[in-house]
Amino acid sequence: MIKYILLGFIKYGPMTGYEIKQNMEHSTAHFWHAHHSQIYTTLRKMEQEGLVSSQLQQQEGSPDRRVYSLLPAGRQILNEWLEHPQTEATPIKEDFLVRIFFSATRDPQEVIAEVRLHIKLHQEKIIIYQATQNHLENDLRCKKIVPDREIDFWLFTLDMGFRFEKMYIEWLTETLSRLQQM
Amino acid sequence: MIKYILLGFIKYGPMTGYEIKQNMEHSTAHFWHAHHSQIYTTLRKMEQEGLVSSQLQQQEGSPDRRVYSLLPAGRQILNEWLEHPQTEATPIKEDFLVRIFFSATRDPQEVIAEVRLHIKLHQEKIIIYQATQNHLENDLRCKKIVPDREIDFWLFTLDMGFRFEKMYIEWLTETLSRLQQM
DNA sequence: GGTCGCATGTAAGCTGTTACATGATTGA
DNA sequence: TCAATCATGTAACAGCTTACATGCGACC
Repeated sequence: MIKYILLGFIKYGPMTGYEIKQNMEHSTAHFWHAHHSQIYTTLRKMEQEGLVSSQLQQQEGSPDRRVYSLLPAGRQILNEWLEHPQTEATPIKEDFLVRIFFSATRDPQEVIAEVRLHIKLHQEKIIIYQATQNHLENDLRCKKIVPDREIDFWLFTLDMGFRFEKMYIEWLTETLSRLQQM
Repeated sequence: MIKYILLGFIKYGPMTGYEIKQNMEHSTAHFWHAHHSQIYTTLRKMEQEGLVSSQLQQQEGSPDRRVYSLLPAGRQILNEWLEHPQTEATPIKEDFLVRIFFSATRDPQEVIAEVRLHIKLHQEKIIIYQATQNHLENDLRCKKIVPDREIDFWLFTLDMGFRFEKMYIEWLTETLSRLQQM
């Protein structure tokens, strides 16, 4: 999956691993994240596979930049991936639910405190997503850096981010009141 | 994480890897899944670490069963893990959103078809969760196999499963209509 | 003087997936 | 006869995290 994300970004134009990481933090963070170590190693592997090419750019004062460009083979496997629809729902892995699942024998007050903490954590996510939305709608769209249609699709995914956090907070709030009644 | 899930199940009573896998499919599947290969290898590793012990049970006709029991060290690290609250929201990795994010240049009809397919996939999830709910409320709770309080907590996580799928379908439906208007 | 941003990388280890492998019994 | 269920395992790989490592310039 990380491979297609990297190809997807480089398709917008030649890019360094560092820039991809920055872009991900301001666009895909609500549904996908990666450490810089994984991005750099995967880009190198993709270069060996002939999907992308790179060239070093020297800079005064700053460290050198390795700029990656999309090669035909890379464009092709990205397009092939997009053309074949995903036929199964993505399985969920939600650590917090594992904890709740096994929390029947815990101190009820500690469980309640943890649920309260997570309400706060998910409220903070919404604040972050609002900043992302502003950035997409005001900075990127107005400056015409990225085509409008791209931003529309990015906003679709952000919409899901908001809905997810809203749903999560509702569930936490309901669970909190049930725990208090027990 | 898989380690704590295995310990959590074995805490209910001695269990084989096969049984843990079955239990997971009827209880944690909506927020965590694991392949049998990972379960078996992790159980073996945990035995070497002194967290669980196992004994082979011979059976006529059927293959031998390796039954795992919780050791004090295993109970302790499970309790320690539960006592330390999770202080960050679980990051999401949602393949389908990656596809939507990079779908601006795809054939709109193919994107629409894929969104429709996912509405169906998530509706099917709800049907499965309803069967799980019946199993918990009617079979398990009435037969008094598992303490009522445990089932309450399991139902909390299942409630999240329903809410997630409902939210997902609402988002897909909204996205579908926006795509059709474009 | 300290931290932040720029910019890249390696290495070790853990987690997770896919495929291969066996073999008896039960029921359609 | 065919598939499913019971029951366990190994091996190869792919994916991901954490820590280590460098070094300049700008700003407070």
